[in-house]
Amino acid sequence: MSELRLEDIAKRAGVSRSTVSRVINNQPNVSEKARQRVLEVIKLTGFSPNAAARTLVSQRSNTIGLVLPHSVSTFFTDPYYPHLIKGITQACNQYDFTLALFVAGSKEYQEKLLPRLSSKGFLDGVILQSGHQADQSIILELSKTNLPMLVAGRPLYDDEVCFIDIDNIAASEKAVRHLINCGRKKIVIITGPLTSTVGLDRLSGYRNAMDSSSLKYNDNSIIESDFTEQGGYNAMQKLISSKPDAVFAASDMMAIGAIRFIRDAGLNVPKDIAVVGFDDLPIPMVNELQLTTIRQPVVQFGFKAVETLIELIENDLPIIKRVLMDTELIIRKSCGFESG
Amino acid sequence: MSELRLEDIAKRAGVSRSTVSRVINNQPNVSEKARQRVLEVIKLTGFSPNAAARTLVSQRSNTIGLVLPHSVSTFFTDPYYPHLIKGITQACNQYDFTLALFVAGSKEYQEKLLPRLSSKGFLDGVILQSGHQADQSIILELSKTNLPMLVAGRPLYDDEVCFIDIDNIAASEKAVRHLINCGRKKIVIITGPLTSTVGLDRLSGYRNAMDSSSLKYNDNSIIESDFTEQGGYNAMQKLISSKPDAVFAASDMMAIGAIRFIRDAGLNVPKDIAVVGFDDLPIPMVNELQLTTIRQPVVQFGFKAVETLIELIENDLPIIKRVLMDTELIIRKSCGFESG
DNA sequence: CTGAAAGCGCTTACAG
DNA sequence: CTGAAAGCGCTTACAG
Repeated sequence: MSELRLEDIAKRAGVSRSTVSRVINNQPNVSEKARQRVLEVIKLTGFSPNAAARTLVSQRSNTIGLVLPHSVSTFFTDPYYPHLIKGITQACNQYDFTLALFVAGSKEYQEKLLPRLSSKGFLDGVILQSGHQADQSIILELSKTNLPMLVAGRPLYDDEVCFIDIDNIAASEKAVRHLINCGRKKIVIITGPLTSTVGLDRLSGYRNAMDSSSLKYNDNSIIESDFTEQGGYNAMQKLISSKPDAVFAASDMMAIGAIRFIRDAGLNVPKDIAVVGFDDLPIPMVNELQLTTIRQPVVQFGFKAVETLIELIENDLPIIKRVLMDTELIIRKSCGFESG
Repeated sequence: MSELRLEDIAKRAGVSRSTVSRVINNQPNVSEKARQRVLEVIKLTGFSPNAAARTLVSQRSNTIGLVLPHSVSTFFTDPYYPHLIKGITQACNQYDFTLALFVAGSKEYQEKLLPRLSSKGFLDGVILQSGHQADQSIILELSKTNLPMLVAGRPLYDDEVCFIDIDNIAASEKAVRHLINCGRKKIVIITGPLTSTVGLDRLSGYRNAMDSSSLKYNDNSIIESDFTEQGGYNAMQKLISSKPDAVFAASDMMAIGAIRFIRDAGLNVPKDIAVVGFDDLPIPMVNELQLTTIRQPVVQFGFKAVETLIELIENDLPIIKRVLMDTELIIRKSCGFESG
């Protein structure tokens, strides 16, 4: 049934292979009569052209890869990734691309992936989720293959690579400024891992906001953690001795943990300590706690990533693209300040 | 750099294209000397063969598709899917396949997907996540293309299709039997949507267990819900009037909701009402609540799905495959009965 | 507007 | 064990 080739369609429509090909590819220079006849036969037979043959001759597969390197250990628990994939697949649908997904569960698997990723005639380009220093080597290896590549999440060394990220620095500044506007003075921060740019950039934003308001902070105001709830709890435990009146947690999960500790310590949010988180993914607890937070446009981020990658693919000469996306401060009640 | 072809390698190694091809494909009938020379040149040049050309001639792409039809609306919130994907990608890595992911966010997108899915020379086979009656049409359409297809989740009409599922009936029986063994007599159930086989099969298991112990139940013992926390809460509210001493919720999220209502009603779990859930995915609340539940082997399920699909692909004549996987009862404290 | 022919980069009988 | 040649199913100059 589907073992038809272009040639068979041509015969049945009484035209040449070339004409059928032109019709399929929506090219001009086909008479309306011929076009109709071909279209009819195609509908009748359910013909669809062989993808491999098209790829071979056109040098385009219309397939892009999403690579989650082994540094992404939270793929299975973090709702971030499904939302990212949602945006990516939406864009793929819209632009008629297919998504190939590569999840490197371990360093060994990651090694095995490389040849597949870089073999010609398979992917038109690749989105590499990154931001962690451990990804430096795979970024380098992929760069060498000349495969168009967009890194999602600013890489640690971003000299020659194209990347897309949210503006983490501006976002964190916004979060901390909000605490300052609420009248808080002793503001501390729970950061993500400082081996990643997400961790580093959100800390930079905190510093910027504090500095520009001439507020004091020191080493005891900054605790590095790991984006988990328990990590937030533990970090808050360390921070409490400096008697803060506000805490900025670089993720909602850590904010939730921090709040849990604050309550365990017999203190009140927001009265004693105001809290701002980061992410605003649909974690049930976030809503319950009425957490003020920074909303990441995750779905739009995925969508934009695909659009940017397509630009890279369609530009013949390599170009350097950097995209930073804006975030939004979502004011709830954890700073004692409701949205008006 | 990577614009090399087989022919270039052949020239540099002083052999023919055929020999290089044999070396790359690990075929016999190559002298050790020739093999070494070719391998050396390949390593030196970083050559990797063009995937499209290989696919065209071998009629195998080593790519499989995972299709999440639009009936899967919980992709972005349910941790089930990342775990499923974990298992699938692990198997893909092991068997040297690539995963193409198709998420049909809407019915319209799903329509657009079909030609891509069924176009020759692209996918060797497809795993279709299903179990919902709305998927009947896409199952049918894909069946017609002769593309090897495995449905993950028993489809409503399973006559001619290959599928893999967990043994939902046996699992639910096991869950309800446990409640019976704990001495409970008035056992009620919160089911999933009865438009899906997951919903139906887990209800069947409940009935089997109740019947074989000659326990009574009626229409008021069975409330259909939607797998969400709030749905579980609402369902429990309706069930409470029949004064149950135990409830089997067909998902952990619903069990969590049910427990919330039970507590709001001033009752105690497990003293007044014992609770068993279903899934045992790493939802933080499950642990906190010490919920007794059925553990689905989600990762292994994904892995096995790929292995089964590969069998289908490699069998020349179509075969009907049905795989049912076992589950495990995880005894915690929500039935007042700790594991020994 | 149309078709014959070359070619994309491989694999695989086939003959030696 | 080895290589020349055909062919996988398309697209795309090219000539008309």
